Amino acid sequence: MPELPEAETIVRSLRGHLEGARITRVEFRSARVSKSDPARLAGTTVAGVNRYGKQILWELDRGWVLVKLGMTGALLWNSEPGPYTRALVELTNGHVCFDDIRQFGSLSVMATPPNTLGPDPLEITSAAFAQRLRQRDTEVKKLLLDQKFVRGIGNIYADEALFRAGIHPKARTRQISAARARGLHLAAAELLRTAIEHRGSSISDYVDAGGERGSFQSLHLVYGKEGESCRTCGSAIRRIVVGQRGTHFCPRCQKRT
DNA sequence: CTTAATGTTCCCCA
DNA sequence: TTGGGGAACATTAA
Repeated sequence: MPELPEAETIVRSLRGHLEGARITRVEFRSARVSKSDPARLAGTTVAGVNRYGKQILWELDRGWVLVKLGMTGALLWNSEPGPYTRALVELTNGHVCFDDIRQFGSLSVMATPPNTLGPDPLEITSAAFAQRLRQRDTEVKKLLLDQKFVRGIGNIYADEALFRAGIHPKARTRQISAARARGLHLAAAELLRTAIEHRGSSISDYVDAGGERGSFQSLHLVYGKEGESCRTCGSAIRRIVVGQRGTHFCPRCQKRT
């Protein structure tokens, strides 16, 4: 559920509640949600809540908590714990439920913040993005999904960015001109910024920390639109599989070279 | 019953 | 080291 715009929306809706609050008790209700000891968190104060790609990082006065939302993870402020609540964090002023149906998400306590992922697409320049892209040789969609290449783009926004840039998802990165690679970055950055303004995409169950859905799904042009007419040329949107992920594109508007 | 789902990781092969 | 391909993880919905 969470890509960059959704993670950013969760951060913005959670930060005001957490910053300055002290954690009083943490409970892990599923063995697979965390390998850390919940007792280590009691007594720490939250200094900051930030996004790292599509992940969410809590800065504590002593250490860090990295929340990976997986496919169905949600951080909910003061919601009623339910059957899918995998972790419960109680603070002086309220509590956070980490709900996650499929349990691909996790919560880890770290001594230092992570730094293993690639640059944030909203921070890197188009020229640097194009240079990085052109020194690789693979299908462009696979590269966009590689968090070590850029952090934060997932299946929805990869398809939408490639459509907006007019690039075929299976285009070889080596064969994309520098100008088109820069255009891909510009399209992706504008897409992500607009999606943030719309508080993300809620296609199945994504909600922010207040339980609110996003609205950007109404502006999707190809994702989940197989068989529908392309808004630009009228051709039928096609669905193929790239890197084991469902991939949606317009066969006429999106070029391989 | 089968397939697919906003993700990541591990394994094997070239 | 890079890239390709596949399986696995857990759960729900169509």
